[in-house]
Amino acid sequence: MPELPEVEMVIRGLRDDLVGRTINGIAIHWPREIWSIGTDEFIDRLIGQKIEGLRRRGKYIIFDLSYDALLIHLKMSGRLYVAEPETVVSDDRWIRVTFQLDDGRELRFSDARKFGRVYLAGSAEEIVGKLGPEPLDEEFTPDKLHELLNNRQGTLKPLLLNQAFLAGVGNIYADEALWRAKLDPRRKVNTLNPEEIHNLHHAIQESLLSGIQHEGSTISWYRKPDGTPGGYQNHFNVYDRENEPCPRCGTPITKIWLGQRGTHFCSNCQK
DNA sequence: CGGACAACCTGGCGGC
DNA sequence: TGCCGCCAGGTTGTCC
Repeated sequence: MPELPEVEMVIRGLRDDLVGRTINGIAIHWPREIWSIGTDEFIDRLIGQKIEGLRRRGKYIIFDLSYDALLIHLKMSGRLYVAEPETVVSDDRWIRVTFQLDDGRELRFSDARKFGRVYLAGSAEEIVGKLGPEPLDEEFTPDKLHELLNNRQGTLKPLLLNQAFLAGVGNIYADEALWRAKLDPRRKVNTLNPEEIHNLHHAIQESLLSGIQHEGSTISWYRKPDGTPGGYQNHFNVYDRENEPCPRCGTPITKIWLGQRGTHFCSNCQK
């Protein structure tokens, strides 16, 4: 579910409620979502720490705490929201971890498919250290993308999904970026010329920024912390639009399997 | 290094 | 209405 734009919307929606709060208690309802340390140590270390900051790295949510870093990966179906303890919402059906806050409210982590991961580490780098660059950072320039591609072989779209190559792009935004760049997802990366790389760089940034502008894509699971859906699914050019007309040329969108992921593109204008 | 595939899970939807 | 199979915004480990 959540890619960079969706995770970005989650942290924006939670920041005011969480920064400055202290974690007073934790309830773990599905222990297998706690990674990196055991559940007993997780609870012991976490209680009493203050949330100093909230940020995103790739698709990870990072809570900077008094002494440690708490990280959450939403994977396919994770949701985070703050609620009064007595309040019941439909997502509560899939709560895996509850964090009690010092203002009496609680942060709930709901995750129907149980793929989500919660980490506690001395430093966030222990968990996110191997991620590739942030595609919306100033340091991610067309030249930087060129340099990254120089040392690579392989197929274009699977490489965009590789988080060690570039952090935050997932299946939706990879398909959308390749459509904007007019590039065939099956292209071998060592056949891209400088102009195509430049277009790709621009297309990745535009797709992600457009996703954020429309508050993320809601197909099934993703919701903002306030419970409302995003709107970018109404602006897809190719993703989830098999057989519908390409917005650029009218050719029906093709769906294929590439790297075990459904892949949508226009066979006429993506070369 | 890259590609293929299974595993981790549950829910929703289309088809019969 | 049921039941069945398929599909899903992600990662990771294993094998070739």
